[in-house]
Amino acid sequence: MVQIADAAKMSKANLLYYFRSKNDIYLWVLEETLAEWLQPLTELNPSGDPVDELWTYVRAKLALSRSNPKASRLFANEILQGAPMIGDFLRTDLRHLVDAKCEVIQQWIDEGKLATVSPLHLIFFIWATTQHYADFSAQTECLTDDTDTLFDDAENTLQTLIFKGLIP
Amino acid sequence: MVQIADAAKMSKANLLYYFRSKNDIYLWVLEETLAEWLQPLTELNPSGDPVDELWTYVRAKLALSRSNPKASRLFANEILQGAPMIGDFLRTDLRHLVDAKCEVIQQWIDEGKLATVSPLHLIFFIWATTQHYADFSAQTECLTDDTDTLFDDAENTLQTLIFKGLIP
DNA sequence: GTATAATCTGACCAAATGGTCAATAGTTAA
DNA sequence: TTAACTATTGACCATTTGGTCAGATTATAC
Repeated sequence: MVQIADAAKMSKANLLYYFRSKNDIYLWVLEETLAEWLQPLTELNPSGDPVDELWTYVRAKLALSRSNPKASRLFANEILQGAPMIGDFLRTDLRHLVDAKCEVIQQWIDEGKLATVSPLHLIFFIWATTQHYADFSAQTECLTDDTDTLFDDAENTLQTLIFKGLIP
Repeated sequence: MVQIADAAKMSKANLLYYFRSKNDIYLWVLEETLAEWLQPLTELNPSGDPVDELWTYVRAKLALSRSNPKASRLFANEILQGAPMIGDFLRTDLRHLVDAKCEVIQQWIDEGKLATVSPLHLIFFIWATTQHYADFSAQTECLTDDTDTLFDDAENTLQTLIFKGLIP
């Protein structure tokens, strides 16, 4: 709390005047982050081209991981601890959003525009791979020399894997 | 410390007789976990069939995430916090292992047995997707109804994505 | 049996931490 | 000017927590 107050250039007591508790601050930041984080998924357009739409989504998520890794890690930490604060949100709001987008993807599959996969796991797949570069940056930075091409290489590899697959 | 001591059916003071500090316990568990966690990667066989080898690896990692999610989360948490304890290990031992396995994969690519991708990012890709089901289980469980087919569905979707890609 | 070493514990301590509160300073409206 | 409300702070508090220590208990060696 002292560190937060210092960063906000006020006393700890004054910080507690604006926020009832430390947990309130955490919740406020978490919720502030969450909206931004899920924005790209809401923009998945059912009437667009499936491959374009999904690729745009992947790129948007990857860009977010690059520009705002701390937000990604905050969210990752909350989930890692068992989502004690946003369990309800996951079960209701996020669930509805994901269900809706799964239906969109399933329709694309039914129309023969995508290979037969589980839409839900496809989403998990995209989340996992894109957020990996933010959440595990401490690891990825230990295993690469040129960090400036890291995200470009990731993007290229992701494109090949998701759409074409490894078999040549 | 009291909770750990209780779980070990001894007093807190006695626990500190065997471990000098709380951090020592953490380090011991972390190192104990790490070896098991990296075992599958060491088994990637250069003279085997590339697709078989990679698929075996993916399945092994997925099985670990299923059987030992807590170990995965312990490791994930360490990395998420910036790898304060195992930074050196990542930069030396893990780096050597990953470099070696990247060379193996690169050779497979050069021989035309795999599509052209960045070997390093392919590994990141596999790590991210397989560990996702352990690290973010609080989230995945909120978004699925039948948790018993979860890992089978994940495996099938992973197989399609990694090897065949989304374009039908 | 006894001395020595290993194991175990309750009591205690210092530091850190989230939070309260009375009092002060600053702002706004009549 | 003054009354009332908002903003700010230092001092203080209760609790938690990792860790120490002297002494008790148990096992081992001779």
